[in-house]
Amino acid sequence: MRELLCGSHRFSELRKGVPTMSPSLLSQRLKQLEYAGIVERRVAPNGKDSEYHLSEIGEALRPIIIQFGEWGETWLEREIENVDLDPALLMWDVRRRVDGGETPGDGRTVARFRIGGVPAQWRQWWLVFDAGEVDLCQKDPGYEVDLLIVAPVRALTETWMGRRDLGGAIRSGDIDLEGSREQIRAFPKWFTLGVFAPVALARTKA
Amino acid sequence: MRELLCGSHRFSELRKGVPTMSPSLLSQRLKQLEYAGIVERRVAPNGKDSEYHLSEIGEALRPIIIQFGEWGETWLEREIENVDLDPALLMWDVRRRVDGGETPGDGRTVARFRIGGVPAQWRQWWLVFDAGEVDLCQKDPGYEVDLLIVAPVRALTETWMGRRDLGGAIRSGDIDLEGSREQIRAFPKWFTLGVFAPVALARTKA
DNA sequence: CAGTATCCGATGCGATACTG
DNA sequence: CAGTATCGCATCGGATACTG
Repeated sequence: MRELLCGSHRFSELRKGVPTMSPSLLSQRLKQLEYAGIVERRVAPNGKDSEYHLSEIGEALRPIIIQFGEWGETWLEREIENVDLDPALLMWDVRRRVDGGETPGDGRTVARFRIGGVPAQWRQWWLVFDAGEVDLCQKDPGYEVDLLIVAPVRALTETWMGRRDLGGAIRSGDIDLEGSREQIRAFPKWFTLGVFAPVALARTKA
Repeated sequence: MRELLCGSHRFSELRKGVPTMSPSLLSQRLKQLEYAGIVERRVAPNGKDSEYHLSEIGEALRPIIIQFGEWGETWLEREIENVDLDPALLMWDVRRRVDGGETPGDGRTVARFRIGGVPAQWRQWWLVFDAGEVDLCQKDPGYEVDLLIVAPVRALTETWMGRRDLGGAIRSGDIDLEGSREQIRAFPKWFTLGVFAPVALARTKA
């Protein structure tokens, strides 16, 4: 449900958002939610696959689920464990929430992430902003890179979740930015943080 | 949590509210909630047992849980199955929510319920209002009865839950009242319905 | 890619009995 | 009454393989 609320609608998208869930279980859950009237299955634009959307009933749960998340972020001060640090999950959320309208110039912008402290296969990521679209790749798409972001998983995750301040992380060098002054200046604009980051930041300030 | 929110604090009270839960599981859950900081264990007035209360963190969940209940009552139009009809559970909730301030006169008021369609042992209940206290018994407490309520479990449950109108149920004879005019008139005052009855009633009217 | 089918170990939890 | 201890089944769900 969280994935549906956040704007994922295809089976594969939902899987990426909950990578530890087996496809059978996901399929089963979608059927249960559909049976309960919370999820609607629609025919995808390609005419053969399915898209999953929240029904009116499901949408009515949105404010409740959000409040529940805010409750957790406000009151439950759980440390982020090492096992929770998952660069793929993080980048998938980044891709989804990033604000493509805030990149400099009109054309394409390419941001390359180098994430420290993770196996080689999860180290590199490219975020390609083009014509309002945002694409996430693990292979070099071949375009010229406008901004390089180098950071350890923990720093990047904690920042994304609002457990620490973005400006502070950059100033301390935990998050290193390489690119034109304009691109560096734009980064905090398009790097919108996670959904509950405002709540977490408000708490640390208080 | 629902039970704690509704004002049950003793182990035995919690059990009555969730009768199918084994005592071991309840005990385990209370410990988990205590560990999570949601429940606080206090020493009971008798100095030896425990009382369970929601902490500030747990209280912060109250509006969310209530909204969730309202969501269910508003959107999920589940029929009440026969297996859901549980007179003990119903009367336990009645006892908890009943408004002792609305009984006629200053002294004791005794209401006797005869519930139809249930095994003999669950058929009779006495509700004793005295000095602001409300007591629920399954054995005749011996006092003179001021009001007799006769109704099938289903009618009483559906009315309590707001699935049908109390006035209508009385007028149709599904709920039969016997007692002085004053006592009969007072019944709908103190027989406050279940927590989500207002939501259910609002829906049927719309 | 969009799922379905099968396997099987983990755990959740009800039933029951027991203790102070 | 206020819990604890033990048992055993059911289901939950991850891993893996398979299909169109």
